[in-house]
Amino acid sequence: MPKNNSHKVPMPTLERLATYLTALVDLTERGMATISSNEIERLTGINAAQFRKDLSYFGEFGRPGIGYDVEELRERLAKILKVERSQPVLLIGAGNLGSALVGFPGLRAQNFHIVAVFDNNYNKIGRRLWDLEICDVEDIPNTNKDIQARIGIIAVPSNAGQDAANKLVAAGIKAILNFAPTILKVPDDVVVRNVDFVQELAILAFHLSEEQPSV
Amino acid sequence: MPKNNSHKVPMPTLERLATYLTALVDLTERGMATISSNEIERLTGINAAQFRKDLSYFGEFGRPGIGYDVEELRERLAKILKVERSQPVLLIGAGNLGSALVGFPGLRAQNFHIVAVFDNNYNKIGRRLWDLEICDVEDIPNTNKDIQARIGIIAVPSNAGQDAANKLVAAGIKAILNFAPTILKVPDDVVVRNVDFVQELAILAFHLSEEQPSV
DNA sequence: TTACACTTGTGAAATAGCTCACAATCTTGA
DNA sequence: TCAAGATTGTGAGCTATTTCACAAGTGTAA
Repeated sequence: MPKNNSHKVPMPTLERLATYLTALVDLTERGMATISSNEIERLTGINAAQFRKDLSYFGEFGRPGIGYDVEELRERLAKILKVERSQPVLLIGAGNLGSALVGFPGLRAQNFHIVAVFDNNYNKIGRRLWDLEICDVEDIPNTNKDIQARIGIIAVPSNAGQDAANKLVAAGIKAILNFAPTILKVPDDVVVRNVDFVQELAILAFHLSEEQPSV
Repeated sequence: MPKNNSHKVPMPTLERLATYLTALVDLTERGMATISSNEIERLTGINAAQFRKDLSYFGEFGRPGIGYDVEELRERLAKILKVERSQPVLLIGAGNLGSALVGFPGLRAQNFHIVAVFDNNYNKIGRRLWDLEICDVEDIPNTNKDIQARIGIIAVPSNAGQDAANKLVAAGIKAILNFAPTILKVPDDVVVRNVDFVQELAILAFHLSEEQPSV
């Protein structure tokens, strides 16, 4: 009975957990009270046994013959993923992408709050991005002494990515969401996830049949 | 000797291929002529044997004792991922994220060209997003008769995601990059990749130690 | 010419992840 | 109270992916 051992949970399981949570939030809004693993499969495309196995890493959640209480499962998953409480997030890069992220309604809805924005461009520092003042990247460690954020987002051009990562790490950030198309070198106790639009498109392009290009 | 069999290539291999390509573009710019699988490991964090095995799905690329010709490998990977020629891309959603995507320099650099933007908001239709005119989503099939794009990007709120997907499919799109936090139902011959910022942050949050929240 | 250091490509072994299938549990209704 | 039907949690088997380890190819320097 492996209850919580954070480090033995397979990454694919973790990624699906986030998917289940998304689905459950949706179900809550639609007022559904209970759900079976089979319905989860229909909804998410993820195999019902897989769903049950994924949950089993963290304990027992359902009742045989009945299914899962939507509200309870949502809460427990939120707790496992640590999104049940507000998480402060630091953002580096006040460009188009950074702007889109600050304005993204989904983040707030799921308890992630971008509380500070930084840039290294002196034309931007001091200006506002939505309701936040853009600060100098050099101020990151200082600012984070108060905020104590542990999550950072890098939304800068690739050549500035590593530098941004270094500054975040120096400020005590332990988890980085990286949009810069660069492989970041960080200490072992810092987790990085990369999101690369171009790579995603390339993978999609691979699946296209040969034939005509265009443009 | 499985040369090209597109359908037997494991997805993880494909994802790494895109990573290698990113690294090689970088190496080309830095003027490096050849590289060994060990150096690839140092650069990307991906195991050297893994790199060689990944390539082996597509043929032979290196020379024993020497390594790989950076320029040649880059070209061949680009060809495999079908990014060696310009790809037209349709975008649905002219919000903040859509705007960031159109303005994203990396796309153009890797031969992906957003050639048309659509929205269902009548306040936006007819306006401009960068150098593109925002069109009515209803015009997608018609517009794509000329363009013949096969890749589409969905950057709309979650409740509009499935609708956008349906329209893209109706217009002949075969590959979709989906930023809406919804599970899309599409025909078997259409490939979807989901990018969900909130899920990524949730996965990061999971890895944080317990302790204080904030905000 | 030979020995040495390096590096690829790839079967085979090891690891990781997924799915099946079923005992155990629970509800409902007669 | 009992039988039928639904559904969970999980060991066991299966499939997929990663890593190992080595024969074979290549360049360098004596």
